[in-house]
Amino acid sequence: MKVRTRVAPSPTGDPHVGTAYVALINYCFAKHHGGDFLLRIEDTDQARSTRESERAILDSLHWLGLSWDEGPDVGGPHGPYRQSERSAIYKRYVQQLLDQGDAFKCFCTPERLEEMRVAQRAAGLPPRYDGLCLSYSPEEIARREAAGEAYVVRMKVPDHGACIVEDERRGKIEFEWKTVDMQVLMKSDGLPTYHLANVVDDHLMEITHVMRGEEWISSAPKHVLLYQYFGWQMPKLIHLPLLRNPDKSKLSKRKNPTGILFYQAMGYLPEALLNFLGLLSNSLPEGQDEMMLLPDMVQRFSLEHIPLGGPVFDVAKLDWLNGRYIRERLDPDQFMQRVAAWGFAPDRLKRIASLSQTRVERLSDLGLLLSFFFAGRLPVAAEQLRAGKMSDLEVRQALALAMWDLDALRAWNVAGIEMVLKRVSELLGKKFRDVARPFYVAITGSPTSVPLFDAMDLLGRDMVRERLRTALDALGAPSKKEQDEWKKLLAATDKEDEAS
RNA sequence: GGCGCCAUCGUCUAUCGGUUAGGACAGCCGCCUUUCACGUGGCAAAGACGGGUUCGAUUCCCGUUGGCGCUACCA
Repeated sequence: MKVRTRVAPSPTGDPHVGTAYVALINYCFAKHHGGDFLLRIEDTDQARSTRESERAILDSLHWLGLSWDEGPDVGGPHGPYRQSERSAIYKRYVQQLLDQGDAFKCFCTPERLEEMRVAQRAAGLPPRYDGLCLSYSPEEIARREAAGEAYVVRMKVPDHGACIVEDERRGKIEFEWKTVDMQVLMKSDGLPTYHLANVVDDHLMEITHVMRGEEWISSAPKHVLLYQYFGWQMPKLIHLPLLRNPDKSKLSKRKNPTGILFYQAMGYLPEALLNFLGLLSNSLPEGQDEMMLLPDMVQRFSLEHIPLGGPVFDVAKLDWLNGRYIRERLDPDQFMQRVAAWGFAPDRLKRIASLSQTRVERLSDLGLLLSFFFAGRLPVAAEQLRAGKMSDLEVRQALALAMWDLDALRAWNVAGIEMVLKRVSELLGKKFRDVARPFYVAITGSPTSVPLFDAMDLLGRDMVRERLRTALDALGAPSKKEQDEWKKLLAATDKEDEAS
């Protein structure tokens, strides 16, 4: 049987290096065995999924040099490859489960479920649906449905016995059924949850090996059970370790840059980044050169060499590798072209130039004025950040508030950025002009520069987050207590927004 | 709290019962060099702990500890 793997990102934010890591492993495994690698978009979360995010994810993976045999952009015989376009399919299978008696409608309110879980936790029990709606008669269910009560569909899960999950890398993993929750398969909006969609799609798309992050191990029993209910052959499961921050916690943008776009903006070469991820995804035999292109990685790939412990994303090693690519794999012409493509693409240059035109008297003023567009993290002078009309506390608050709000921003553009910063100044009860100053310093390195919102837009969300973080750290990162207090400020106005 | 995964230098890792526990990044010290960088030579650095199994455990088993994940009508 032909090996078929997939990567199934959820388009709910900026492209993440973890997605690239999982994609690379799936790609290498499939290609090593002469198989197919597909890309599927898991956009069943209507509230958070966006087309912009999807576009950015595909672009980023392509930028890294990854390609797929089937996917939303290239099509294929098992489409559509976007789950939001497969609703009819899931409905059919949910109905099958309902008809077979393997799933049931649940009318419980979120409040009741919440109470139930609180009680279970207090009693030291595993959180698990208590089966109230399972006791309803068909008439009762029909009555509620007719009355227009919202419901979800849950899968039935046995009360006794255990489930053995077979992981190709870790061996057998045992779960007692009583610790497995009766997962929601279909939400009240009629869309499936990950659990159902993923099983149905993997089967229909003839996926042979599911290689996904280890955060899925605990829900694997549900998937095993669904395959049983449907009578389908289970694909092989391989759970991949999660990339870590230097402090060993799961890699998160709160602590570290996680965006592929950040590494792009920092001037890492795609082949170096991919090579680096390859080093973390498959340990190579002793003495082998660690510099390798995608075809080498495919050729050398083996399941047994996928690490189990979560590797720290060690930027220092990435730096070394990237340096090697720059000086060993590029001749002067190629280097020049890379530099041009990185920071001097015509439309980027055009925008940058237009921002500066009224602010220079000689062209030679440009270098210092615009250098921050061609830099990574800026060395921030704490005195500069403090020099305005705001107190230290206010500056720190402003930076922290902006970071949080900027992360929550749907689309990264001038209007959104302006909205966030204006809101921060209102929250603090300060003139925008005074609030703006530390941002100029943090983002452009100087209190006077080209228009801030455009600069931030051009720099990108990841780079902005890093510079704000650098600035905030220079003044003292907020304590846990301060964070909680400051977040209340945001929450309070969020409620007002909803009310109005 | 419950359930699960993981555990070799600071970091990424090799070792598939017997090794002076190897390599790479970072660090430190030299060499090269008009500075720096590159390159190059070297140094330092690890089997979490406690029990077993075995002639012999880093390696196999159990426990402890620690890290991590999941615990949603998110994925």
